[in-house]
Amino acid sequence: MARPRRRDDVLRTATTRFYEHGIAATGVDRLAADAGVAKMTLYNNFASKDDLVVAYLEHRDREFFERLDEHVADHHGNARRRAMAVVDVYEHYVRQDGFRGCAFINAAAELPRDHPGREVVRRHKAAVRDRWTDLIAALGHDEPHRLAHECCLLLEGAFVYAGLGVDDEPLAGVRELIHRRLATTTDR
Amino acid sequence: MARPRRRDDVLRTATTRFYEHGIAATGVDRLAADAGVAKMTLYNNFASKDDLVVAYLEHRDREFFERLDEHVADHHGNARRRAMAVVDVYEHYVRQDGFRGCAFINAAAELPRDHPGREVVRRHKAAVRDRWTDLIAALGHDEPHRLAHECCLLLEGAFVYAGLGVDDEPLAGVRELIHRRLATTTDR
DNA sequence: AAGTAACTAGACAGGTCGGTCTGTCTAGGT
DNA sequence: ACCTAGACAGACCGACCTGTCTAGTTACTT
Repeated sequence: MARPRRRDDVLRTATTRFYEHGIAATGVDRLAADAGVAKMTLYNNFASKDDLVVAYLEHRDREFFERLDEHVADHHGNARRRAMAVVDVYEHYVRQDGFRGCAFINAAAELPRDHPGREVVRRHKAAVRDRWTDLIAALGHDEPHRLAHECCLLLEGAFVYAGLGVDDEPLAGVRELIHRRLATTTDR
Repeated sequence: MARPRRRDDVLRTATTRFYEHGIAATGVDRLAADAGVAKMTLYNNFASKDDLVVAYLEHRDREFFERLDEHVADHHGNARRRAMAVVDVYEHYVRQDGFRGCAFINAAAELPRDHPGREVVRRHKAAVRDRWTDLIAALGHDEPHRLAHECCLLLEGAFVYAGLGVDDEPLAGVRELIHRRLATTTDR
């Protein structure tokens, strides 16, 4: 039996529209229409718009880490190159047409403080940092947590600047910066 | 003659409400009511809500740099300490009750790509980096642009993480990181 | 071929949105 | 004492919002 096709249609459409136009600016009527689905089908698959927002963020989170896993697998044997895979993935998103900054940060900016989606965002960013830590630990650094934190900040900062369009070649500088940082075994 | 008082009331109220609840989530009716002002007074002072949004962002930009100037002035004579004033100001915002991340990034996340407010945000972040560059150049570094860029990324990344509430003591790490970075005269 | 579960379009309710308009009131300047 | 600019409250507009409901249709399973 096929996966629930309509649900995927809705989720896929939400993924692009929520990102491109923002969550609040995307009404469920238009969303359903764009997905080629009746509004009731949307509400049969998701309890509410808020519920759909959470599903959207979880979907993006899954997609991100799948992509990261692929990039990491592409370079097995080369630990430093594997660590740089995180930068690769961020760069992939920056290069997308209609790039508008980090989907998670943008969502968090729109959601009220008690919205369950914010927790998804929080967990995602924490997971990214954990992944950095693992990859850096594999490099044999003495303080992987600390270095991972630093890489996170650099990359996240560059992602934000890229989203605002402050720079022309946004991630080039940070790639070099992180690459050099990973080479230094002493971290002071 | 007094400054246009009502206009300031509106702008001040917008500054808190737009930040705390988001721009889209703040209706003009409620905004006017909170400011203790008739809706028509709001529209007599601002052409549209979009216009008010731009004024809001410019107001925050002004406020930010005024605060920065004060902090810089507090440490005249000590160039490194002056540079760290940027971190001081960011920390001031992080410590505020109801801190919800960078007002400019949050606004940009909500605004459509062609909204004039986005340009204000872009200019603000570019101005912050320029200020970093000046402060670092005063330290006698050989490549102030490059180091300023790095400090920007670190601080901006930390600001984002702080806004999401990933860490408990969000800016402590980055302060030490930047402080140490500014000590190194060679920047490789 | 029959049954059933999922889908469809569209109306509907109750609210909020940005923005306009009217008519009244009040404070200051002359 | 009069005039005027600006602020007032509140009705009003059309558009859009989330979410519900109904009634008819499609498509798969047995």
